[in-house]
Amino acid sequence: MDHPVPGPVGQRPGHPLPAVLPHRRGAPPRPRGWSAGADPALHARHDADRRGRRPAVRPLRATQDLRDHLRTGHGGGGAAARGRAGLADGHRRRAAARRRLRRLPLGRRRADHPGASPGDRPGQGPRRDQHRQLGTAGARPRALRAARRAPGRLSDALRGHRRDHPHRQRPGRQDPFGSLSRGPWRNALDRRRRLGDVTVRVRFAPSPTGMFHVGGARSALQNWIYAKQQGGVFVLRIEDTDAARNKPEWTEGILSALDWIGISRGSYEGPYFQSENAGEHRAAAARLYESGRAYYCDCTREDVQARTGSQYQGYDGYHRDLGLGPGEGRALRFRTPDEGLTVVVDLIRGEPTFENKLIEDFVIARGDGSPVFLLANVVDDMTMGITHVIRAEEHLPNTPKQQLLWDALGVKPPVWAHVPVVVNEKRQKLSKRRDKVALEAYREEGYLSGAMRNYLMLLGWAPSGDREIVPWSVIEEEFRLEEVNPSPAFFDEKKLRAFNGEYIRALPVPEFIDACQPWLTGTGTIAPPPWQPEEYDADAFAAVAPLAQTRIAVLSEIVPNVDFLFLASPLIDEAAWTKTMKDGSAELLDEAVAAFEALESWDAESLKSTLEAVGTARGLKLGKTQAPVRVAVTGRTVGLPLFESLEVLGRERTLTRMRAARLRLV
RNA sequence: GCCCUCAUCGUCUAGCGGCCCAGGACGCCGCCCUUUCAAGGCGGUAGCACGGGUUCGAAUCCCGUUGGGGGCACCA
Repeated sequence: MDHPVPGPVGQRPGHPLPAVLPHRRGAPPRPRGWSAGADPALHARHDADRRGRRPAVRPLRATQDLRDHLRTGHGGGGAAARGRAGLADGHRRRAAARRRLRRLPLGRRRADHPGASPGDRPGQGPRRDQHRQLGTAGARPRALRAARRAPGRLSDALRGHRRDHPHRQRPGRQDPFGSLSRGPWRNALDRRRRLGDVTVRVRFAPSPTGMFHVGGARSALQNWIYAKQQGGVFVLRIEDTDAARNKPEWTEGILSALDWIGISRGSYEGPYFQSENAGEHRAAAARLYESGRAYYCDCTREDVQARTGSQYQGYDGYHRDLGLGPGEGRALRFRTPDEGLTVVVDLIRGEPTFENKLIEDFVIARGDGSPVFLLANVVDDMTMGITHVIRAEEHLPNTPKQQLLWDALGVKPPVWAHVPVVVNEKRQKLSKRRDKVALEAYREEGYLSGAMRNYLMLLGWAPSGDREIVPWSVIEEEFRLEEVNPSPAFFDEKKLRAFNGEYIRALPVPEFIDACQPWLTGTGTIAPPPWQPEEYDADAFAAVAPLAQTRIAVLSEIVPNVDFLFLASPLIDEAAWTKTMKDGSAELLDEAVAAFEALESWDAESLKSTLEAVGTARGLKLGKTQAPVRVAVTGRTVGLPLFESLEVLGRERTLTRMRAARLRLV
């Protein structure tokens, strides 16, 4: 039977991909649990569904549905609906993959697109016969564009491309991990290799900056799922080489943030620390120098700018052949190729291509000998046997440089996947200076981790069927890295809130009560509530919890909903007071107090009918009648259902508050 | 300025070249339910950036334009 997971995954790291991406050509890996084409009846039903434009899975509405859904992975539609959804999904996804494949350059697109027809104005793409004349049939458009910019260099560029294509080069050494694997991780890797257990290895490599970015959480989740799907390993590496950003508690913050979103300690390899591998970084730099791939340069930034005349012009290679030796204040620069193209094989973006001659001779070690990020990052990935680098798009421009380093160090580069950045409402990359990006901030506000991770994964991707709120197991099963939308996604807190509300409502009441505890008791880093700890009454809260559950979207909102129960006297909202306490309110309160005093049974139903009668006598509907009572007792115009609240509050406290309000109205 | 990259409702997305005068979700608006507010139910608003080309047929394929994003350190 043909295995549904084709392509490079599961192959030797270091040789993760042939020159093309076969896994893009065929069907993407299918979710477990069903096989395509197994049941013709399903196909037929599926087709009928599509014609009828009925959603394969009906949208979730009722909370019970959602509960079922979160628990079992499918809503009220039942197993058949799920089967259909899965199948429809398979069709769509394969189609999407095919289309994306067609979008890919390098002669793997449809061979017959003419691109232009006779009589078109100049400047349009060459036709096939023109391609032939140029000797570039099937050539990559990027190369063509480059050729247009530099006429006469097209064939050179293409030759260079072939020769320099990273996946055409033979590895310099047998050891797929390179000779640099001597760090603290050597033994584990050795064992893996001996056992033939060489799997996908991904890594998440945050630098400890004091707060954990929601975009980072997304990348971590994507890495994590990818590793899990491929039977691979997720490695955590703390990039702590910048002394200014290095405090032990910040590392702890990363670990607990990961834990919170479901990447629990012990379920991954690490954490490793970049600083532990400093020796390897230096060794790699030395090797690069000794092999002639890098050279020393003693010019300052000012020197570079003075020579090129622009802050954006890269270093011009002035010291390339000056033969400077190592020395204090001399930076080590990598000698980049003068010609050819560097092609980055990227699971999400195809094959971004860079002209080598435009890549400056970048610094790989500082004047004091310490290696810079570009090198350290590459050496760490090499040492740790990373096969797939899944990271944010902002690193894409670094990638050709890093790939050149992999090549120069004699190791096959990993497969890359550059996930789009997360942006704010102005479509700028989320920044900790102007945007709310700390995962911890959301956690403290009362976002549930389930809602957060569900939402995060929906940025740039969607599960099958017309549904968005799905159990994590469905995301783990259906998520496909290759399907992530390559354009930036807006982090919409409103939508996150809506998700969170759904998750809160789906909680069984006891769990909801538990989840609220930090805000009710002020534990941990959560701000303490306005009442004293001894004033809190767990039974009273439990009685109103179900009523509060449908009224809050984030857990911190529980506090203003129930504070009247625990405070000695309610916090009166003055705007609410003036709006509600109009003519007649005093009399109404008098009558209500009298009626409540006479009540035999202090329960919601009696309270309601009693007050209703008071209002009716004055020609008022219940909505109007209850308002002054509500403000008197809770201090607000809106809140939990009144009579249930009064029942839980108790006769004494209710009447005291009503009398106090009455006095104020005199 | 240079390099790379992206493009379906305001937002996140669905989308086999014909099932699409484009589906879902969030938001917004209206109605119903209702002791306030929610929740829930029903309905509505709103989009294929533009120009060419290929095709009997284009949201979908090709080229271009425009617009957006990212990056251009002896930071990570």
